[in-house]
Amino acid sequence: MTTPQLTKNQSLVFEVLEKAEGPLSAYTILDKLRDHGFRAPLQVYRALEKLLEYGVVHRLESINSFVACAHPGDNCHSHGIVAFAICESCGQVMEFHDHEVDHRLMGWVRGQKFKPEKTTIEIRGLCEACAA
Amino acid sequence: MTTPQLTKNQSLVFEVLEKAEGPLSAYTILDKLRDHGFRAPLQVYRALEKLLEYGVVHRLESINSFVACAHPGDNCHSHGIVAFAICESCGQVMEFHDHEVDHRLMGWVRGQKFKPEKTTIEIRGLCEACAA
DNA sequence: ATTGCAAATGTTATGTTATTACATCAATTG
DNA sequence: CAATTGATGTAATAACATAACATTTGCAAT
Ligand SMILES: [Zn+2]
Ligand SMILES: [Zn+2]
Ligand SMILES: [Zn+2]
Ligand SMILES: [Zn+2]
Repeated sequence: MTTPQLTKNQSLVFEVLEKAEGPLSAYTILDKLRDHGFRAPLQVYRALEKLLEYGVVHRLESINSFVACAHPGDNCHSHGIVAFAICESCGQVMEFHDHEVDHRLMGWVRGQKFKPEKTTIEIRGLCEACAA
Repeated sequence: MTTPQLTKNQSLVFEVLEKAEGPLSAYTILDKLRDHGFRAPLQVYRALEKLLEYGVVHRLESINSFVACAHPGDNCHSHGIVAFAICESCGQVMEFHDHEVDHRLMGWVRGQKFKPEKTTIEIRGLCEACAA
């Protein structure tokens, strides 16, 4: 998917996520944008909806948070499942993908005649710095 | 982990999940147990916490719901990461394991010196019946 | 049996995440 | 201009989860 020009609200939300060191909840984003006129959750959720659609932001289901894509410019997401390693101590997120994992998972579901739409892989744990 | 004797509330919550055809939210469980004296969300969440710990129930992060383990008697924790295929139409859940997927994911995070604690793999889509 | 403790439970309130409903505004187009 | 479409603003509410505190229950040590 090619990313169209972002609207004002979309740009504001995206910039907050880009500058952040880790994933943010929608309400945290809202708080950071109050100075820019944001008043209600929906302003954030609507922007996020589009940013997710464009593939420039990911939602981390296991922690109800959002993060800017770590591979800007790539369109690798259209070819495979994205996986995340999330540090539960410092919040750092590593994003990666593995075609063999994709292949195994998609092979299994195809064998069940299941039609996959969206796959979540999230590994919570401790990053190198925090585990030390 | 060996499952100890369930308490009254734990048994009630587990029975509701076992009888259900698909995953249930905590509040749906609460509603189903009002006749048995349940009055507050915490009664459900506390029971779920233990059932998750014992491995007899799984939490589906992407849909904020809970489901009884599909492999009773097995110890899900001993055979690696559990993956789920969740039908977004009828709610049916298929639970499976794939050692190759485990191996690839754990190999990757080990290479990053990341210490994994809990991994979520959830594939949303349409089951065979609903895709037809 | 009584005391003391840990686990489970009950209850109220609150915190957090996400959506519905409806109004308004701005850009495009025929 | 009128109609359409997409974006935005605002208020209210729904859905999910936990905090804080009191009480009860089961059980072991004395
Ligand atoms: Zn990405
Ligand atoms: Zn860390
Ligand atoms: Zn299981
Ligand atoms: Zn189905």
